Amino acid sequence: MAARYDRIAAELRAKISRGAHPAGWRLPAETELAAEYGANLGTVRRAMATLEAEGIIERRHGVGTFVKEKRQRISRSSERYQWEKNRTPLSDEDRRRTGATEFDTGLELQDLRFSARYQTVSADSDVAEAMSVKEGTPLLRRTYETRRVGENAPLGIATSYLLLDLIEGNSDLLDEAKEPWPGGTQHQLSTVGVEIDRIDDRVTARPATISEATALDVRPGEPILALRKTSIDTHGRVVEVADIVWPGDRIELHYPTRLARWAK
Amino acid sequence: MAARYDRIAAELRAKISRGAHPAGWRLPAETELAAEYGANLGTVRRAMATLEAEGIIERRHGVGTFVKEKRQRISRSSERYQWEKNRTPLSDEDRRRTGATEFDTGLELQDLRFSARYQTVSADSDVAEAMSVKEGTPLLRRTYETRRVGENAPLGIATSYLLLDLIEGNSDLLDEAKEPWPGGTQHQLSTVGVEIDRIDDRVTARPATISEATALDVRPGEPILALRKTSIDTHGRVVEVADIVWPGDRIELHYPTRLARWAK
DNA sequence: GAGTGGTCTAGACCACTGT
DNA sequence: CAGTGGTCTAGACCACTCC
Repeated sequence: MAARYDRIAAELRAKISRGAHPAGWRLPAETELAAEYGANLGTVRRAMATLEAEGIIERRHGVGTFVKEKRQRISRSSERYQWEKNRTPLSDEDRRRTGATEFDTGLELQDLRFSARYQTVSADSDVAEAMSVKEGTPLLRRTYETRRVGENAPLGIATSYLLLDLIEGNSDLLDEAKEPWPGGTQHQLSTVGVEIDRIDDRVTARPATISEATALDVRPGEPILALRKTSIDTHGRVVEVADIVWPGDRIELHYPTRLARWAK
Repeated sequence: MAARYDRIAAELRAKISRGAHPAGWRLPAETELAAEYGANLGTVRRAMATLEAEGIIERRHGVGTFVKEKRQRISRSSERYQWEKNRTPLSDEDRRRTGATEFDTGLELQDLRFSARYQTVSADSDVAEAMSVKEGTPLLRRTYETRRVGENAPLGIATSYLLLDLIEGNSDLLDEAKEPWPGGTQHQLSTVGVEIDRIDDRVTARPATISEATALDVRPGEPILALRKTSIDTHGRVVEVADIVWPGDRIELHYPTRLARWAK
């Protein structure tokens, strides 16, 4: 026997998915729904909480409850890596014209704002293992936030780690005021003679932690798409590890794979 | 001012992440926690619901509440695509020995059980668009569930669509009793002369729908990792579209990218 | 100020699990 | 059967938004 709040949720879910209520439509007040279903307010509120967790409705304090508009997903393609590499030999001016995020479909450079923060830290066990260095090794930690113009919450947050002793040959690389750096990390590393050979992406989904929920302006527990990006140079060294997180409903990661042809 | 349930949740979260309580440790009963914090039972329960959504604790009806053990993630690499292609010319016996999921790290063939269900359907608008065919085009829909031996809930569920008029040259391809097919879909398609040239993966994260929650044995709203896989043959035709879903905490998708070397 | 969703309490009873 | 989490009610009051 399904719980009462499940039946209320199911009924509303069915109405919405059947298209009876378009996106943006305002639902009756919770007290009205309670009267309508002959249920207690708390029971109705629990049903609403379920639908909200499913991403079907949006509750706005003091305003009302609405059928949620589908947010447009940004697409991010792994082809950006080769594209970025191809641009490292270009002039500063050429590199300045477009960024990697603009390369991915959907957005233009002027629609986006970046912010960067640099800190020197020592490697914790997780990053140390990913970079094959000893725990405590000095690193440069760089935190990037990407925002759409007019939006308060960032689209995504990237945390990148570089080996400090690899990059100290170029003091510009330690200066966050030089961001956004035309040509991105691959160009930054090329200034100290590093050529990236391979980039390893590992993608997971998990509930937002409290701090992610705060930073990305989503509810705790809401699905997060997390990418651990590991860059390996032509000498087989791990030269960058980056963790990137997005609210699950804002991103699509695109990975094309070309296969070798059959021998004739 | 943080809500009371937020403070209770924060306190417990801190204790757990500080390592004061190991994985598997049983928390005090909710009534005890209520007394301890001087709060109402409902308030404590709300705090627990938050921690449960974050994946930190697990509540078992009639038993108690426990610090959640981290589930081991299965890794699935895009290298499986080329690996599978390389095996299409091999003998039936050779192909039978290992499957693509065994290729990915972590599991052995004997630890896994597959089940398949075939149905002929007509293309809905979403799949029709993905395959560049008209809505209503006849398709073979194949649903696969992968289970670890001894586990009830599937690891993941795959729904694959093939163009019926492409495969009807080989009636074995319409027979679900032939599953698991040694060599997988790429070999199946090779029997009707199709060579895959390119596979496009699109990865998203989203809350589990009600039906996914039931099928995968997770809570509604829990993070799901979803993959839309599109296979394109050497003539540029979309020959397979597959949707694969996993509980977010069970899978890691691995995508290596090799970059072209700089010209000397 | 009216109306909305958000928090919290107090208490009853149900449903599941292990002994 | 004891002890746990799950459901539901009734009602008070708060916090936010908009007019």
